[in-house]
Amino acid sequence: MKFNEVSPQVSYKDVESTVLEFWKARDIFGQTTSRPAPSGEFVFYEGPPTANGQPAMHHVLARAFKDIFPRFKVMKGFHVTRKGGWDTHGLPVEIAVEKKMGMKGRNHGSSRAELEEFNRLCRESVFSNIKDWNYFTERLGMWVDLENAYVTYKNEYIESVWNLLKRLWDKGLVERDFKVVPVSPRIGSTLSKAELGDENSYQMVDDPSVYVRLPVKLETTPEALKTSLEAQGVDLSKLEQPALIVWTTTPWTLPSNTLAAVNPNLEYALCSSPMGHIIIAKNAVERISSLHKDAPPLEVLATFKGELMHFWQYEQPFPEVFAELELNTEKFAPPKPSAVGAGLASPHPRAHIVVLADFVGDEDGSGLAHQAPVYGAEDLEVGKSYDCVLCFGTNGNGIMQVTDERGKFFKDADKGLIKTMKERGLMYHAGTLKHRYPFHDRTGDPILYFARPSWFIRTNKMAQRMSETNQQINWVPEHIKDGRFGKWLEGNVDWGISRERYWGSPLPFWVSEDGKDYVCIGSVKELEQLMGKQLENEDLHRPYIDDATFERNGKKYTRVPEVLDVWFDSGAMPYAQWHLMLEENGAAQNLETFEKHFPADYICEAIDQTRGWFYSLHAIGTLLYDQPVFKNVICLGHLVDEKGAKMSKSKGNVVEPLPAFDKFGADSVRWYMFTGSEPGDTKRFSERLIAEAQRGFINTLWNVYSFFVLYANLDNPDLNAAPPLEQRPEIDRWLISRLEGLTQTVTDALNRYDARRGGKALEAFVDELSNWYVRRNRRRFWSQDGSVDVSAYATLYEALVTVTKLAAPFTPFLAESLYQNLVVGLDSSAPESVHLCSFPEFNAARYDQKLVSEMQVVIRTVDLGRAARGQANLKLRQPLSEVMLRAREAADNAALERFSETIAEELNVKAVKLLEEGTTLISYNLKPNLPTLGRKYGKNIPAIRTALSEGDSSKIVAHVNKSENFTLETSDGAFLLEPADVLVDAKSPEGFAAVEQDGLLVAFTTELTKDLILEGLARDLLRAVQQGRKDAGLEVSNRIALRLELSGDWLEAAKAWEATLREDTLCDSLEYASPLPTDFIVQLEEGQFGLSKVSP
RNA sequence: GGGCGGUUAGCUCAGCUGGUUAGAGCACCCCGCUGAUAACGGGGAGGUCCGCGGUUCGAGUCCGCGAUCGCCCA
Repeated sequence: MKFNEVSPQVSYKDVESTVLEFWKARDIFGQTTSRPAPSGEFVFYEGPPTANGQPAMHHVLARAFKDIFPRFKVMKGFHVTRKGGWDTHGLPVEIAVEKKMGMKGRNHGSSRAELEEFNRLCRESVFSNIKDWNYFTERLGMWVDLENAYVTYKNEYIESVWNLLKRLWDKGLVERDFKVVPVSPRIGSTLSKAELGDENSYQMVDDPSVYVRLPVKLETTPEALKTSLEAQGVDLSKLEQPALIVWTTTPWTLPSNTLAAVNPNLEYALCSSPMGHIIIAKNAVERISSLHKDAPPLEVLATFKGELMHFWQYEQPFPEVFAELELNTEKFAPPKPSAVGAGLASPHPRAHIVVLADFVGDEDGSGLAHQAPVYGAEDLEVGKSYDCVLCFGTNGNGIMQVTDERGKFFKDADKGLIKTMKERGLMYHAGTLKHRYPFHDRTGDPILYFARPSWFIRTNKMAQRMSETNQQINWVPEHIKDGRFGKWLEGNVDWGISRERYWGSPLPFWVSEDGKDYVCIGSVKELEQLMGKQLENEDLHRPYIDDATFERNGKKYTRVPEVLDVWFDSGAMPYAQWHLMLEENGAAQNLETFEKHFPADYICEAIDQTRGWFYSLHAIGTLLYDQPVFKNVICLGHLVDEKGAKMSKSKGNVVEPLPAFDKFGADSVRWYMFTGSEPGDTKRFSERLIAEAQRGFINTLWNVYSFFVLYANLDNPDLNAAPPLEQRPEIDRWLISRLEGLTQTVTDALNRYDARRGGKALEAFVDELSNWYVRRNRRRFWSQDGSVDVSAYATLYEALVTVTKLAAPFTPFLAESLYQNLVVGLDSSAPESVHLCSFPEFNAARYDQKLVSEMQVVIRTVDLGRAARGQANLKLRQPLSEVMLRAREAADNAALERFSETIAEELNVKAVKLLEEGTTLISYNLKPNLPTLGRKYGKNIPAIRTALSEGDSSKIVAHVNKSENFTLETSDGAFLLEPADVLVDAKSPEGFAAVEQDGLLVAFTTELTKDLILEGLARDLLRAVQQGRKDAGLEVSNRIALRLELSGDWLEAAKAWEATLREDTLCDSLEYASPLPTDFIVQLEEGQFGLSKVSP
């Protein structure tokens, strides 16, 4: 049986395309899912990418990691459903369409026809690059079922999403509430972050900077504050009515003022000022004093913590507003359970009180923050937590609805309002301030932050539980669990799920015509029952779904206009990918399939998904199922360029995936992704690094493989006839032991989702396989006179096949290619693909750990020996008479003794001698063993160190060798030491070429005899002839004729070593003559030779 | 402004619970080895382990402050 020939020069691109064809032709992927799976189901979820962009290098990273663990699990006997998925809704799609069609800035909802057209374009554009994605995914070697991928815009998917929302609704977790969003006032529409995000939208402007007096109601002064003031000698009742000073740059929001916020932990001060008694932050006293330059500085009467002012009431600056808007502050309401104020004082007025907020600072302004909850996100949070009255001083287009400024644009109202306040004596100081403010680039209008009705999922109710279920998740890297993700959960706010957009899952909420009643629809069937007829259009998207109306209790219901946050779409995939439908009456669709695939064992995305997909999965799962949705998650770092800058097309620093696959092979790119750095780290990436990754593992493995095939085809060994392992040479048993250790390491690493450790172990093994085992045993693969060393072939064969299987999840193409040639070609009953094989199992009976560690010492000794020769300029081809060795540990010395023959060959010496104690050559360096000694004698380490290095070493060594405790005299006194407290290292003897490292000493005798010199020359000659063969382009099996024209020592050396020369160079005839006429002539330092081919 | 992570040789990265002289690969120079190798081995040069302070007999490692880069949130 011969193997297919393997060239050491290989095109990985060709190898991979052959493998791809094979996989396709034999449906190997399909076979991995259709065959029995004794280990059960391993659940993987595909986090859906959007297919409207081009696949890029960071997708390679994610997809490589998504692929490796399912492949591993399949080989471990699991069944893995790898359902693909596509994220198809949302703003990125809308923006891409706007850009492409030149529709930027149009109101796509202005008419039914316009919306219909826009959403049609969105739907079309979603898969504009699907072919590129499919091709890219295939080339990368990621196995995923794209034909049956879930698609978030499909009706079944949307229906499942409705069903989930209904279940949340039924649990009372869906509510309509206000949310502050940026609005472009003239067109009155919400702006997305993307529309607001760029720096150009901010401009430097002069805005008012006003300090407003809010006189407090003395009769409502909190008791604790009173007490504190009295202790400082201040009787409030005898003072003129003091005022809180609040600062704002938006006077137009003052009519909507409902609260004044202070920081509970900051110090505040009661001061006398030119405008009566005022309360400001203590740290603001100087700043506020300087506002009135001519007046005397403020005088501090008393100071107190902000928290003492909690619930203090003050007078509304524009009392007429509440009347105009028919708002009532006299109604008292108990704070919500979640409110900051809960438990402190209840009930409390719903407006015009002092509230506590940690975000209030004293670095600028007065240290008290004016709160107009409908005009600021933070203000609204505070307002909500105190169940504060909402006061809309403007409408959604920024037109004032109250005060004398009624009808004015909000920014134009400032002046009049300031004037009014001055007249009312409420203006402490009015100035201006230069600062940045965002403007809408299309209309040029200032942005209005405005509270609009929105839909929320009350995740905050379940925040504690989400943190608990998070503890059950294995995060890679670990710090995400309690770091980025854990902190995010701690700061959880309710999830706003509605978007005033067009292309998205429509919210399944219908509102009655009087606006008082809302209905959540959980399925199409339910909707149709309410309508009493079928939906006219199959498409559940806008605008068609907006046609669906029904009557109930005499009222007409229409759908709310908003669409759903796309993160809910993606977080719904565990359920919606199977079109899971649960109904109140217990009816269910696709429940079994869902349950088989819930929760996920493994998911993987980049770190930006902590707030995205990871969160949406986790939130929905915890709310509905009270458990984590994924058990293991790899959170990948981002790819940046070599300088650490983001990759972007405009910078031209993008490395495209497909050209890289062509140049290096997808396996090389994968290998880099797995082993180049920790998965969670940011990766500085370049083509150069792929090349490096390729050289380190893939090329080396390929070369060993091609070496094996080359000689196996020449020798045709019968691998089945190999002697049992225990009868093979020690080095073979070493390699197999090493292989067992590798199997254990790789398996363990992959079980822990640590691709890098597994890959590095493979890399180290292949390096030793090539540069130790094969190099040491090369001669065993050159059959001499028909005898074939089957042990060597069988051992190397097993190593290659096992490595192939271990590497299969990492480099699926390379592994398949080797497997087909090495295994399937030999054994037709073998599984037809490496990916259908079982992952190698660790076999303890074949693992000789002692042998492995002994060989490690030998390899280290050889490395050190070469270093010693290098330093002494003694080239390796020159034989030396003797090397002397000495290790720190007895076991190591035994290993050196046992493998002395190997060491002699490697270091080209005639003899290896272990330095025994008592020889004149040996003396010692003594060092403290810090890990043991430091714990015992900490402070005295320096004295002990000195005593050891300066004392009588032979005495101490004698104690150590006898394993007895002894007393060491030092300048700090005497200490009792144990043998393990001292490190005994041999010193390099004088006059030898020696190197010592970590207690291992290697020393060469450097004297040369005539015989040694001749042997060195003979090896030079031999080497020159071999190089000549290669340069002449001969095959390794070609036989040659040699003509040597030499003199002096060279001639003598050639004659002395003629037999070896003939044998090793496959030389049939050797003459001492002038080289011509021969095929190929080589010049030496002294003399020359010629060689010619005599047989094929 | 807040949170999380990073910063170690020219480049990409290791350095476990503090411990002996801080490592690897690539790149450069020199030398060596080679019947598979696009390889391989050794040496040289290259390090204020981001900075400052602290804890300790001892800090790349632990603590504090700061710088800087990335990501996320506001």
